[in-house]
Amino acid sequence: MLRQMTRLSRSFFTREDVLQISRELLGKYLVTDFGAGRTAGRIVEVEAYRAPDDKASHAYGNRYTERTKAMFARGGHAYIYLCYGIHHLFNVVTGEQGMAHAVLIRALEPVENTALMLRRRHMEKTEPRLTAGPGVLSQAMGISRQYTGTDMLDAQSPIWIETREETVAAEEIIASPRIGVAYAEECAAWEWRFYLRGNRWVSKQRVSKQRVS
DNA sequence: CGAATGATCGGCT
DNA sequence: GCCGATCATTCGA
Repeated sequence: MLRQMTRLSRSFFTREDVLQISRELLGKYLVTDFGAGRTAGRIVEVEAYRAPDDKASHAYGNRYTERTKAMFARGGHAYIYLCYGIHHLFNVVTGEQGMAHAVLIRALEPVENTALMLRRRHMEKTEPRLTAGPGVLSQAMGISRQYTGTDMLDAQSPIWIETREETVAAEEIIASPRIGVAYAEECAAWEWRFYLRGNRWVSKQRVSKQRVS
């Protein structure tokens, strides 16, 4: 059966509740087309970042810099930044203009043109490390920092998000603390990471970097 | 398997 | 100068 593919509307992204939007992004499709072919993946893991109160957010306290300014745009823009000098991390900006909420996309299930994704990752075989993790999924999708600030509701945008009429039941969604934010004091415990129960494309927890106290 | 490390750049939270 | 919303690789058990 053919499913309808529709870009999510502006009003999906400009809503106030970034936690609700984060949950609803599970089961939606991230799509890119830079002219050399479409690639698409089903979103299976996300994290919410809610400035100004969230100490784990780059825009904590409404910190406004060249890097973070994309987060202050209207919902539906992309915030992409360089992490550890190597990885490009992709976020969906949410809320009205001036509200620096964002959703980090942490893992995808590859669904369209895995051949091109494999080439971008210099891999041969389709396995979770192709797209399970925020850095690797950007590489697989061809997303880099140069596209930060892109309006994904613009018809010309090479990056956008689609719905394919899929419904994800609430019981299929697991909430847990976010990854790699131990420095964020009380915010580190907030269960703002959401992922699909039992999905093999969810990123693996890394142990070595965990801080104890 | 787990733990340790290097890569490499922007922001100073 | 230090550290981070990460990941691939290496080393040891």
